[in-house]
Amino acid sequence: MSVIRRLPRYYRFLLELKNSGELRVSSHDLAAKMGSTASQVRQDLNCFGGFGQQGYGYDVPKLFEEIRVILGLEHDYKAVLLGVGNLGRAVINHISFENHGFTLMAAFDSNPSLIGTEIRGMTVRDVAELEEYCGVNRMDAAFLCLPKESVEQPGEILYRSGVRAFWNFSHFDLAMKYPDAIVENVHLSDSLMTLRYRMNDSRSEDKA
Amino acid sequence: MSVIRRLPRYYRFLLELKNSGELRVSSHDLAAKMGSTASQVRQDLNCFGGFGQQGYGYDVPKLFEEIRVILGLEHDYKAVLLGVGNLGRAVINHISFENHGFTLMAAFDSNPSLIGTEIRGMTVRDVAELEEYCGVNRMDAAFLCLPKESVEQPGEILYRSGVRAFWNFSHFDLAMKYPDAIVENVHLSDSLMTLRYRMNDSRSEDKA
DNA sequence: TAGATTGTTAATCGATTAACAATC
DNA sequence: TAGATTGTTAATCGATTAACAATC
Repeated sequence: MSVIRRLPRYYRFLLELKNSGELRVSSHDLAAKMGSTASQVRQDLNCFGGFGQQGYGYDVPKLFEEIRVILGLEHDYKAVLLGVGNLGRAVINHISFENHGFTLMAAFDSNPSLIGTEIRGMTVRDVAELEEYCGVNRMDAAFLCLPKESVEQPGEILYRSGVRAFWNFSHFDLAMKYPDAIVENVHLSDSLMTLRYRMNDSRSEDKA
Repeated sequence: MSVIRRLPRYYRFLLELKNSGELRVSSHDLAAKMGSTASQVRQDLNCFGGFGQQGYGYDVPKLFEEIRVILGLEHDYKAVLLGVGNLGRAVINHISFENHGFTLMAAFDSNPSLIGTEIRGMTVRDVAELEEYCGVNRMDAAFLCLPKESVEQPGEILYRSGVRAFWNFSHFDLAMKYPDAIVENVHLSDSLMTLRYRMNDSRSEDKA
């Protein structure tokens, strides 16, 4: 697992420490929270620079700020969300986009009973307007909360309008279709199946 | 990345191939779908046994069945879901539990306006009944679609009732609290932040 | 100074890729 | 048999851990 998968967790823990007023933290303490080793923490942080101080540890607010910069959170990207079903609504309501470097500009759906409804201060738009919207408002990223079958066409529109970053909850293989795009997949059912597989060992005990 | 993270994807692609009537597939073909290499596919499949045939490839229905068994999908585990907000509803409505080795027995929430409502044939129960329910019906797994603050108490109840497998959507650190439990975390915001980080390189072009 | 803890190098471990003999 | 493709070993690569000198 590469460093960048761990950065968001460092960021979260540092934010917690900062909010609870901690001023310093050692690689050992951070490792305990992360469930990793002090050695790895130091190795990870040194990928980006020497943020610590020998004999002291790391300055919490400083390290927090450094990671903020590494993650690029001081600059916001504009994003649209497609699919305002339960999953889309969960994303809209529970994710703090401001704290993750995005501004959610608009949400789209094709369901007439959803179009025009309000959600977190946004009016749900008709996906038929997507092309026009993305032509006028240059978007940086798209969050795809659609079923597999419904991704291809709006994906094409988004790509043609210049969007090159996708947060994809479907099993549609965007990365294959658009090799130059940045695709972050969230495959919930794969995750569930991994859980299921990991339960197999313990099962033998039940049966024995 | 370990083999077991890739197994669910092999399974999915094999199911597709099977449904489209394909009878054979080569490591090369599978690799193309997976976005990996023929070498890795053969290495992966050989972890579990020699399922292929030299000069021919892999028999699709046979390999599918083998992976089904490896994943343990012929045996169902009983699960409860906690938190019937948007995220919980998305999970209930969009995940095919039968196809992932689980039977979803009950859903719980603490919100009075949700308790008693119907969802996919289930009546949402009061989380206050959780302890009694898990005492009577031995559960194998729990799907936690709750915010961080709301996980600790029901988590304790579930653990005491014998549940040792958790699909956890919150940032509450179950793995740390229950070292003997199997915890599969889905951290949506970490995933989004990884996307954000990966967009940084391309940003420099915009600015240049 | 003495103690603590980083930065960094070297050693280890595991996963991926390459190569090719085995064999259908 | 000839062609294809696996199974499997060896080589490479990258990530993790261990160790310790540097230094606050």
